Amino acid sequence: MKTGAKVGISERKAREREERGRRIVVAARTIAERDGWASVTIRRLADEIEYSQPVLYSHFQNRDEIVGAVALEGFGELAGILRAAIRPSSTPEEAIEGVATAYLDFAFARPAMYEAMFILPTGLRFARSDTPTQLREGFGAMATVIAPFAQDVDTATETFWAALHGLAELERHGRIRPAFRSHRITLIMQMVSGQLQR
Amino acid sequence: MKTGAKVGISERKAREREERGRRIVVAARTIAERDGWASVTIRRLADEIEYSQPVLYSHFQNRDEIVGAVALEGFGELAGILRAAIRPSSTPEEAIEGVATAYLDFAFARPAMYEAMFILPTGLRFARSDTPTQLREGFGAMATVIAPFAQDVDTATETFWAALHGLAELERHGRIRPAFRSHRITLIMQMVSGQLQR
DNA sequence: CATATATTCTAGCATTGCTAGTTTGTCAAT
DNA sequence: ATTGACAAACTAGCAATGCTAGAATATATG
Repeated sequence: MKTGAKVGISERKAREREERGRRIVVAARTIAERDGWASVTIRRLADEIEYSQPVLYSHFQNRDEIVGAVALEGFGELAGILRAAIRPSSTPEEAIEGVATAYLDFAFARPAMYEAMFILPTGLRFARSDTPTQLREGFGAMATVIAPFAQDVDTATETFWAALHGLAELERHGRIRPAFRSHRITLIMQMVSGQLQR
Repeated sequence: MKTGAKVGISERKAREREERGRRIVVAARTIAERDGWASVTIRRLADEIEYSQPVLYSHFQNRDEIVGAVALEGFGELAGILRAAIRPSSTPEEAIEGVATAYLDFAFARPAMYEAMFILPTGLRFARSDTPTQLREGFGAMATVIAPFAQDVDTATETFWAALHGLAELERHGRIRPAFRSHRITLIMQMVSGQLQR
């Protein structure tokens, strides 16, 4: 019978299948970070995992879902980085600056990953009941450092996040001067903390 | 000879050619705003202007340049909208809020245009000697309302712009709550003007 | 009229995401 | 061992894309 004495076999198969899915995501990420997302084609991924193309579609509905899987990893890593940037010894102002700097460092150190997370179509669903925790944790880290300065923490965090995202995107596209990045961070920190000098 | 008595002919031809180029850009914009940029294909544009596909490549090097031409129009329009948002009777604080609101209204009313201006590859060159004026004027309008509150106007304007761009993008991607848009604008206005209540 | 020069078109290449339909492998029941 | 049913994977191909070489056509020049 199908689920008979040798249950271990189907479990092993499930593991191997899971492992193959992982290899697809790893390959997608690797290629994207080295050659850009345009080079992440189904054919190239199929070559990489040494299976034919249709196999990929038994793991993901379409290419966008593969990008989404990489993006999800990214959100998890970003959350960790932002949390780590909050030193217990730092003042509230320093905490803001630290998180802002860490956020932008992430964006510029991993442009392909950032692109998957915020630019490319991924099919990821935000602000839903089934939203993965990775998508919430980064927001939580930012909220932590914003809270001391805000009445409406959620709205203030959204605004802080938007400012960081805008800085990342405009600089990535060469619209603002890279040399003044730290000045802009300082400005945001002063504005949020209400210590703006003029 | 080539430039003989009938100079008018070649001038008429140049005009017609110019006109044909315009029609390409208009068609691209129209299709993009109705069906999205993915529907703006060379074949569809060729159909629209009733010429064969290779003709497009005598006007633009590639598809990206067509997107760029549309984006350039968009920068001109955005600049006008931002300037118009600065009412002479308004206080400096109101001016900031007005420009911010106008910016986001533009982004949400013309998503395809905004995408061409800020997301898609266009080949447009910023911060160069040959940078078209359209690309500078929008920045200028923002700088006008930021100047009363800033020491380093350029850096402060870059930061303000980044905040607006981030708000537009995160909301467009469903990452932040649309219902709180005006709250976030108020927050930015208060932060920039140093009137943050906490 | 003949010839050179632009202009425009036809036809096609290479690449993409995706899928239908077939082949191959697996495993329980005979 | 053989068979038959089911699952897994592959081959082959479709339709669409950006772009281009080379042929055909129109236009201007001698």
